[in-house]
Amino acid sequence: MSLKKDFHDYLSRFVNLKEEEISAFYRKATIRKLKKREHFVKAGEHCSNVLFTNSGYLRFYHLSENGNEITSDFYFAPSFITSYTSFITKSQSLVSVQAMQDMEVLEFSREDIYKLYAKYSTVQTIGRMIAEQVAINSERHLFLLLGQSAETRYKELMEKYPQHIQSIPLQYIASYLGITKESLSRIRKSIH
Amino acid sequence: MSLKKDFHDYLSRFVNLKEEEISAFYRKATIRKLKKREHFVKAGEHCSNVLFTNSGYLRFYHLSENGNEITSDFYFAPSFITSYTSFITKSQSLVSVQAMQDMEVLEFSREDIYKLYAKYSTVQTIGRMIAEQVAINSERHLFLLLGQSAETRYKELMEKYPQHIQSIPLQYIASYLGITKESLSRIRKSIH
DNA sequence: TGATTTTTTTAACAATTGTCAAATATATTC
DNA sequence: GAATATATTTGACAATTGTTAAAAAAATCA
Repeated sequence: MSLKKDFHDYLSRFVNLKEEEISAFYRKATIRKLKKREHFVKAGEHCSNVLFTNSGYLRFYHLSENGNEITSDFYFAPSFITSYTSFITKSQSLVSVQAMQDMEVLEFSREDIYKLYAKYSTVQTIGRMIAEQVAINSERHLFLLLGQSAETRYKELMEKYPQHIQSIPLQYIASYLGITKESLSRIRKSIH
Repeated sequence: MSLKKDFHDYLSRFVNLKEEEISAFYRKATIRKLKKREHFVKAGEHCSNVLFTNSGYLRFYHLSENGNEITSDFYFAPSFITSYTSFITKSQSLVSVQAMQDMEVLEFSREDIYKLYAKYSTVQTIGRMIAEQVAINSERHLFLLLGQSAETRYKELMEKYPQHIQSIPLQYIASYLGITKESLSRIRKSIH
């Protein structure tokens, strides 16, 4: 339940940190609350912060050609979250990042993160490992989309993340799978 | 033209390395030749190495539900290349990685890479930055796929990477865009 | 160069998925 | 709990994309 403890435990998944390193990291945090549907980043803005959350999940989305919201990703707690490309390349964010539930988060600035990288090589190891996870996650999503029918994509998602899928409204899952909510609704019907 | 010099130049894009660090890195390399169509990794194998190439490009692909080859990515020189998820998680590779042209490459083992990370923080910085690039690249591909028509996807790809697209056979671009080569052929016709 | 292989195009038809509009169902808020 | 907002389902129809098979074009190799 404690953000600080969960933050500590999460970091420990990656490397063994000395007490000093964890404290130095935690000291850079600003504690902040996000309400359900509140945005952490909006498309077009410049995202220069990283969040850590220990509860709930966030949704990444952008607008399609036709003006529909396309959900491109979900991040479930515990996790670090940022609009990755914007944060790294200091460019405008293509995606909006929205809290799907009320949550309390830690927020870190890019400046502080890079200072920590320079000072503590273990923190940079965490940074590298998180980048690797983001890459792996995107690769998985690409794989899901390329080369299989919508029905197969849905079934595969259900098999791999049954508990997560339950908590996400169908409309968001649909666009994550590259189809409309109407199509997904029909697929679900035809399966049962 | 020299692999060693190109390797050096490429690393220098990321951080300033001391002569000692570059040499230590380069000393771990095995020089190897890949013939056109030769595989660096085949799906199902365990990929425990990283390549560096200074010429040509490689293709990542897997088989679809229907047994078609689906190209999920291209890597153009100069670049580091590996079956990322397999390399990081020590799992079977889902993708095959194939040289599209004759090329000479440097090959590094995972063991050596991690030793370098531990010994030289600048090398780990390179590792982090490459992971970040892979993540950004996948995000860009996901964006291309989600929320726009096949025609728009093709046009966007053409606008952004005209020179690359020229050199890639259409059939591979098609599956990268999530469509068949026949569909892409029709789209090209309708545009001109 | 000529022969062979690979790649791209074309056409007819089938299957999948999207669009629009309305009806239900489910959640949320006061 | 009633009222409001949000989410899901349904149906009719349209548009897009896939499939198959064959022809044409381009690239590769001996």
